[in-house]
Amino acid sequence: MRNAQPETLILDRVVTPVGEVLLVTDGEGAVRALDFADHEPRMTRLLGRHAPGAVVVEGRAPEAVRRAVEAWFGGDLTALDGLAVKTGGTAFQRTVWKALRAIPAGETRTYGQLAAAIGSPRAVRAAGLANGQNPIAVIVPCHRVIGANGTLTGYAGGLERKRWLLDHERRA
Amino acid sequence: MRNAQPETLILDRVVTPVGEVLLVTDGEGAVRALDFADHEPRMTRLLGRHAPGAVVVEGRAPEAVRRAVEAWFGGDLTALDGLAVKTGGTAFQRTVWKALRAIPAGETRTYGQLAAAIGSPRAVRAAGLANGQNPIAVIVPCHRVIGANGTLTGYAGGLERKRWLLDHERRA
DNA sequence: ACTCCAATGTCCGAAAACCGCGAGACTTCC
DNA sequence: GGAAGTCTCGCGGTTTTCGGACATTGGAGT
Repeated sequence: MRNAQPETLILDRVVTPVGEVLLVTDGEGAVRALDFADHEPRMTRLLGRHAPGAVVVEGRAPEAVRRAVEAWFGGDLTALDGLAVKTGGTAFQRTVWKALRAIPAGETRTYGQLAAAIGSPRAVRAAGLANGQNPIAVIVPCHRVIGANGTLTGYAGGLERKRWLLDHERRA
Repeated sequence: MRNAQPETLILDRVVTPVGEVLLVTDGEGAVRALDFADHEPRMTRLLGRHAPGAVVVEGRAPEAVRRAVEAWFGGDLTALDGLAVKTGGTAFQRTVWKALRAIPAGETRTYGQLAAAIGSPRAVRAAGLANGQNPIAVIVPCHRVIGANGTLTGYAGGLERKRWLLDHERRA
C-alpha cells in the first residue's frame, strides 16, 4: 500500500568531464540525488531507502539546477552553494552530510576532523560509513574527506573520480 | 524523511453490543482498520506496520460506512459486503484476507480449509498467523475460522467476542 | 616500524524464534 | 474395544535477533 499519493521525482542526465551524471530533483526543485551514470544501481538503492515509494520518471531538471551543475564542472566552484538538497537517512547521517557542505571547495578534512566537527570525535568510522551513504555526490562534497595520512581511501564513484574532483577544485 | 505528503486517516468510534469499536477510514472512504476499543494498542501497532507514516486524527467516518457497521451488528449480515477495504501486508497475508471475505456469514472454516483455499494446503499454521494479523476485524471475518476439532482456538479481540460474533451470525 | 585493538552507527544477510494448526502416536478411563 | 484427552513434531511465512563488515584512527604493546 505504501502511500496514497506517491511523490514524483524527475531523473535528468548531465554530461561532465568525468562522465555523465544522474540528477534527481523533486517537485519543489530540491536535489534528491546525484550520482555517476555507471553507478545507477547504487543510486536507485539509496533513493529507495531515502524516499520509499517515490516514483522516478525521466525528465528535465529545473534549468537553475542544471546550469549550476554545469557551471561547477566548468570552474565556478561557488555555483552549487545555493542549491537546495533534501535527503532521508538517520539523524546521525544528516548531521554528517550537513557538516560536509560546510567544508569550503578546495579544502579537505580527515574522517577524524569530520567526526569531531559533528560532536562525536570517537565515531570516526561511523562517520566514514555515513559519508559513503551520501546520496548526493559533488553537491554534498563527500569527496573532500580523506584519510588522516593523506590517502584518498575510498569513493563510491571510483577513486579516480575523487582525485579528479579534488584536482578540479584546486585548479579553479 | 518518510514522505513529503503523509496520508491522513480518520479514527471514528461505533458502539456495538460487544463494546465500542474503533473504525479507521481513509480519504477515499476505504476501511483501513477496525478493532475493539480495549485493544487500541494492538490496532495502532498494525496500522503503523501497514500504513507507515500515516497520520491518524479523530473524526467521523463516512456515513455509509458507519451505517453499514451498525446495520451488521443490528442483524443485516450482508451490510458489510459492499464495503471497500485497503490493507498493507505481504502478498501471502493479502491472499489470506481476501479468502476470508469469501466465507459466507454464518458458516465457518477450519484453518486447514483456509490454507487449502489459497492454494497452500500445508501452510496451515502460517495461515493462522496471517489470520491473527488481520487489521480489519468483523469486515474481514477472521472470526469464522476455527480449529479442526471445533474449538475456537483464538481471537485477538477475546474468545468471548468470537463466540458472540458467530452466535450473532447464526441467530440472524 | 609494525601489529593489534577498541570505539561507533548503520546495513545486510543468516538464523532462530514464533505462532490463533493438525495429524498421528500414546494414555486414560469407562 | 473404544471415545476422548494429551504430547510431540513438522509444517511455512513473518518478525526478531545477532554477528559481521565498513571509505578510520589513535594508542599500546613488541
